[in-house]
Amino acid sequence: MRTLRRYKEGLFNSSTAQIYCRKFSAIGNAKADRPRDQECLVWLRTSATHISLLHQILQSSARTGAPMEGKACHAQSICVGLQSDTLTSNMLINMYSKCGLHNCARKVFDEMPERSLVSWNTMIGSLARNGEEQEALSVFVRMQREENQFSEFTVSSVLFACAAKCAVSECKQLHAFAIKVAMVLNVYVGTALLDVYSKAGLIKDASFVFESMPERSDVTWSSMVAGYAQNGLYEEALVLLHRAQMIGLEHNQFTISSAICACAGLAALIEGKQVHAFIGEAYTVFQGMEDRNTILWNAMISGFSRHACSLEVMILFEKMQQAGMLPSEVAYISVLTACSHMGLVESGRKYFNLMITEHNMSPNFVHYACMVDMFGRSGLILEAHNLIENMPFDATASMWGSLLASCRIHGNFHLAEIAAKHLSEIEPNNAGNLILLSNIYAANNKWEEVARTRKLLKESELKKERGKSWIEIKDKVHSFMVGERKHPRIAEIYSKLDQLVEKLRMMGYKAEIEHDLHYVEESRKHELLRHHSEKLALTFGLMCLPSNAPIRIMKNLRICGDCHSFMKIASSCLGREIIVRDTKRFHHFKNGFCSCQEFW
DNA sequence: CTAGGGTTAG
Repeated sequence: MRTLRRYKEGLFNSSTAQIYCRKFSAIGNAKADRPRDQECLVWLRTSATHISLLHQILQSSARTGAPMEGKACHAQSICVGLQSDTLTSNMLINMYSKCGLHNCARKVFDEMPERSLVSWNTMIGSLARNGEEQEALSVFVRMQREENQFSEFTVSSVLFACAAKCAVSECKQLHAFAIKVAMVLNVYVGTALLDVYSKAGLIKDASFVFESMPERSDVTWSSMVAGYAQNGLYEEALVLLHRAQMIGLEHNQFTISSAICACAGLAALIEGKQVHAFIGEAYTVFQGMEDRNTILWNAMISGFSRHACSLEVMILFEKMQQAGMLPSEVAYISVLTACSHMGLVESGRKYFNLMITEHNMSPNFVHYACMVDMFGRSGLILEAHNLIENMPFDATASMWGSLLASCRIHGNFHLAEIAAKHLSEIEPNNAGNLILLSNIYAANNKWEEVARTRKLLKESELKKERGKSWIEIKDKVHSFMVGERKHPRIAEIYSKLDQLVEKLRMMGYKAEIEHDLHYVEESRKHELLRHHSEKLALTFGLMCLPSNAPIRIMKNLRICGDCHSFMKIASSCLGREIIVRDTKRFHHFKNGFCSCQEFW
């Protein structure tokens, strides 16, 4: 503090002030509740008339994300008559934005008498990075309306906002514009552009942008790797990663976590033997990383979690803490899921409580969903229901759906009715819920209710999305609808399928018609189930692929319980590996078992 | 003074 006094007494020139400034920003990093720091702030409010010092403090405040000094600078800048100074205002906007106070930034922006290109850019970037994407786009529109020129900075920020909103049409317009004025050549613009495309699922466009970029930074490479991984193109992700290594690019946290994600995803697609090899490979890379941050740990933990390697999840979760990391919300999702998979109710309870008491977190709805699922699967249906009723959020459709599923397994019709009612309220457009509800009434002989629900269903004219599966054979995709008629070899497929069903029936397969939710006779239900698209795709795969090749099927809906049992028995009876990717996960059937362990 | 990338269930 002696330094401070001497500065106040005017004993320092501006270069000494700079040294002091660095000290000050170090203080800013620490908690500002000690008397010394308070003294600094008081001094700042009253004495900082040195403009360059003011600016430097603003910069350090922006860097450290600590608004305390920045706010004092704001007050001071007004005192010394800097409120109409564009440079100072720009720095204020930047500082507030970096501290997450975008409303304060906006206020400064709105009150500026003259706005420069940097002011607009900073404001748009601030809104985009603080979750106000729509507002960022509006400001951009206003910027154009007021006939301001914009720059690469503007475009990359606007694209960033587009990425969060998956705003493809805006992105395409900007892309066209960027090509016209040669802005695509800018690394930032190009990277932001490919990121929007890959987040919107247009991975081909993303890779086109990537390949045509004249210059790529490490961010460009890892964006592209991440893009492939997020779009399920795990192999491409790993190939690109290899390419990045070849040109001598160093791995960083971003590429590694995408790599782990890609390994975990790819492993699910490949035969059992290689599953562990891939996850093992990812784990080796992970262990080789010098400083592992939270996201990296999470990526590794959830990589194991996705493979139902629950034990590894729990071990890694503990190791993470031993390494001095605080488990994040995401890590807790993985560990709770692991408990649910293994039926470890007590451990689940323990972790859930630990999260609240030890780590001061408030569980979000996903954590609650894990708990509901865990209780339900273990037959603690009342406890599951209790949790749903007493949690601090509205229950989601998936929670009621999970409760309903456990009610059906454990035969609790009363709660099933409650769950189904809630489900059809939350998702009034989902015909499946109404059909479920009516089936429950039917099972309880509540015929009046059945009639009422049926009427409701007819009135709403809701339609379920039709089931569709597809299988790739020799570079050609063959797709099958439920009860497919158009495929050129359909007659042969049906007759082969009949033979297969007969064979499996001898091995103990029994059609589970409760999984068919149509209003039809039982015999018709058998027929509908038999013609589910994944069964058709499987039959066609058996006809076309070599006898030892695994069969990979993709499906647009969730696999039904009957097909799931069917695939399990088929895998042991035919000695084939069958992999079904439905909307949520991979089911890897082998020797009569499924990798999901009845969890989906 | 201003811009781009990674993890999460059902």
